[in-house]
Amino acid sequence: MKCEPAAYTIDDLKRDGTTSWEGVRNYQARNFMRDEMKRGDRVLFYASNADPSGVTGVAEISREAYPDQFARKKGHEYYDEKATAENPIWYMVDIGYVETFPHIVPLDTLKSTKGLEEMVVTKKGSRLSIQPVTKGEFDIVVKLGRGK
DNA sequence: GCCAACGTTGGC
DNA sequence: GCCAACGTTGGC
Repeated sequence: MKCEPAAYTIDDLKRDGTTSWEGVRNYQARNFMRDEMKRGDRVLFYASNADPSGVTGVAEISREAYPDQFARKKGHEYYDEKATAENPIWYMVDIGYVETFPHIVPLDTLKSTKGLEEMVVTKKGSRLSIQPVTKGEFDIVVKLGRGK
């Protein structure tokens, strides 16, 4: 799951314990949240638009998808007039803190690490804010993050 | 700050 | 349903 450090960081998550992940307004990303994310699933927390960008830690799904109520708050930045109680359109999950890596795993490292060639985030133009990660990829990144 | 990539919108 | 215009993302 990607987030710009100006908005939220792994340190914020550590402080908060859990947080809701509202504001996803992309259908593909929404589908991943709504259809694929199960309670207890591990998540790589990725800092985008950072210096450098990369994976900063691990979170987990603490609550499965439920309607994003911010889509129905008029005037809110996440407001969507098409969202209704019957058809919320947008969904959110809650995530909980798991661990902070001692060092960020920069995108550069991901791109040059064996076994991550197919990882979505290393591919050109992959802007999705929520991307699937395989078990193998996850384990490799965690190993890198913990410093082997 | 630039700009490539790509998603969305809306005219037709 | 096509596709040009436009908006956003995010690496650099």
